[in-house]
Amino acid sequence: MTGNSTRERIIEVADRLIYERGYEHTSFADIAAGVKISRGNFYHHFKTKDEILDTVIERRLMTTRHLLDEWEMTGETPAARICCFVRILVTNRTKIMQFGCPVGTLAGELTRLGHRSSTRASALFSLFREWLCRQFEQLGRAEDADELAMELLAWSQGVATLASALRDEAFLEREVERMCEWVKTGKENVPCGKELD
Amino acid sequence: MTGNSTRERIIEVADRLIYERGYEHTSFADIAAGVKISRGNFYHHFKTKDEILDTVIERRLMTTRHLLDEWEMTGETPAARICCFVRILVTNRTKIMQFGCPVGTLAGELTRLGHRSSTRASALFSLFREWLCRQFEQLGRAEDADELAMELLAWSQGVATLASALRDEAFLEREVERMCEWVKTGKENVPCGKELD
DNA sequence: GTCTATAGACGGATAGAC
DNA sequence: GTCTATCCGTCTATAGAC
Repeated sequence: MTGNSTRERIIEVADRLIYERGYEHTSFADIAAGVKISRGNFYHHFKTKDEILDTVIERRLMTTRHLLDEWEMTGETPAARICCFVRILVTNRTKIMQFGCPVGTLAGELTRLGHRSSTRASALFSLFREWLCRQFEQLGRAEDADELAMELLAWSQGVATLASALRDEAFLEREVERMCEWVKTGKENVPCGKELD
Repeated sequence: MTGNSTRERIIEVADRLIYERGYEHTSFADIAAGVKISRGNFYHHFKTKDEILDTVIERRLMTTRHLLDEWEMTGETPAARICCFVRILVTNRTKIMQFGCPVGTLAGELTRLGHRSSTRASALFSLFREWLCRQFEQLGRAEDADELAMELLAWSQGVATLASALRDEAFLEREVERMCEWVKTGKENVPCGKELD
């Protein structure tokens, strides 16, 4: 089906452009040019810009679920699985250095604009949160698993933001190592260690 | 001088709107309407949109320097001064919950768009970084003061992003407490304590 | 008369929607 | 392909201070 594959290509290009430029800064013309179709043809598949946004978000939710399932299967221990999550910062570092974290930037933009779909975009965070929560539970931290999940989410978000803004890729790589250490051994680099109390 | 005060009012409104809506999504018409002047009058004070962006960034740099000087004087210990920084998350929580961190969102937007002024916007981060670095040095951590400064910056950025996206103000307040604890006592909530090794 | 602050119309470009 | 709205930026016109 040509129609279906055209629709798929539209979503793919829109997904990429929304990540790279932000939702408001991505125009129909940009997407149409990326897919190499006319704008008229475009409206045959999507009536409004918001409709594309919703489709892109649902697509991201789906691919994220698949990704989490994959990590669930490949990681042998809970700690190893959590490290799979942490390491996407390194895996996607080229784009993250340029455009930040795709989850954080979209959720941030839509929340700030008070957009109707902001909660759906934030559901991407919840997906990671719940998955991480389960991993921490299996790590023997059932009591504060959700707190730990939120801490790691925030940590990785901050690292992506700062590494991108200050163009410091070494910082990103160093922090990924620290996060993995934190998960595995619990060792922490604290400003004023207990031994100094 | 009426002219000067009009210019000042333009910068103030532009500063607020750029924070609340983002740079690209803030139009001259919006700013002019906020100041209650005509668009023609506007161009008498600022020739281009980038010119007003630069002015807003320089203004933020200046007010940030003053803020840091204030904390330098009011905080009695290095740890107390660092906590002044951490607590702006709570002080400005209403706006942060709606629009995120003003430093991170602007630097992120400009970096992503490859804007000419992105480095100037990121200089705001550097201002905090260098100030925090000095505080950690005074805390007796001269060796890794800059690393600690970056860690705390990233931490606070991540908390702002996540609290805003998930509309979780309790998380923001809880993390602020944890950050202050971290600075003061070095105690950490780790997923797998050393004692389990 | 000159300078400055203000206002408002105009144009080219581009946006989303049909 | 067309339509309308809005964007940025430039233009000219007016009002008052000196």
